[in-house]
Amino acid sequence: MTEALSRRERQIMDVLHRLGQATAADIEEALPDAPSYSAVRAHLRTLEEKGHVRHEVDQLRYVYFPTVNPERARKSAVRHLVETFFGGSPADAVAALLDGKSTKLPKAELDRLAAMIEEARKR
Amino acid sequence: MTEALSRRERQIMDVLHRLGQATAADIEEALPDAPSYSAVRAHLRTLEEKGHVRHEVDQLRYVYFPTVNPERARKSAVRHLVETFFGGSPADAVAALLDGKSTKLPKAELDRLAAMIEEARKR
DNA sequence: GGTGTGGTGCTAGATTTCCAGCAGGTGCTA
DNA sequence: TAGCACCTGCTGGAAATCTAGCACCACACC
Repeated sequence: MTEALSRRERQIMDVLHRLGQATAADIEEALPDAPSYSAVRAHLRTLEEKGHVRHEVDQLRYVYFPTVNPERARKSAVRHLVETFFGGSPADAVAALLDGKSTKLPKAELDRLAAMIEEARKR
Repeated sequence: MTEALSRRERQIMDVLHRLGQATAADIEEALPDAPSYSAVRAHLRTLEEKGHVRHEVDQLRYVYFPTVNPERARKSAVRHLVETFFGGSPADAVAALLDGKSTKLPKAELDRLAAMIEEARKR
């Protein structure tokens, strides 16, 4: 499970995680500084070779998916973030999340979070 | 402010963010699949050229720092994570953070988080 | 049939990344 | 002074990334 993704490959995987699934065209469109369409396809092919991606055929087109399940991918990404930016402290990360001034969480979400904290206390 | 970092450059920046500051030797040691010392130095030089890194001289050695302040870097990283793995929902991200079975948060931390949530309600 | 649209596979080659090693400088110690 | 340890600057070139474009196929429409 190598972290050996190139810049472009990393970007493509991000798009894929964000969208859940995507065609080569979708990805090209979503990419920050769009390269050529065939460049994207080439990358997808190598990503598939490396095992990071799989495809299904949907009316003559390929639709691509990340191979790792989303849950797992999220966990891993979160762990990496906490480790490199918050000194391994999940609480600090949560703090940053809540702090963002732009993030006006609706009341319902706050309730949900409070409940989760209560839940965490019990363990 | 390009996201155009190569794989190695990204890795080096991660180490730098994690440690706050580091010498070339520190970085070499911390790198997943360590290349040579001079390779690391070469990368640091290009990173400095690109403006992602600066150095100070400390008793004949260079000590490197990220140029963006930590606060800002954290914010940006968190935003990216939430965007690509949690559909833009900070609450979901917090949920994942609290959920990690390995993360046994001490009571004090939980209190702190609860307080932050209360704080968020008031806005 | 002919033509246009929109897919896939593939490949050669430019470009970038990545690296090891050399030259040279500084400080320390014998 | 000589030798050692450790640092920086720089370079050539291997290795990998990244790309455009060609050939080909399937379908829809005129």
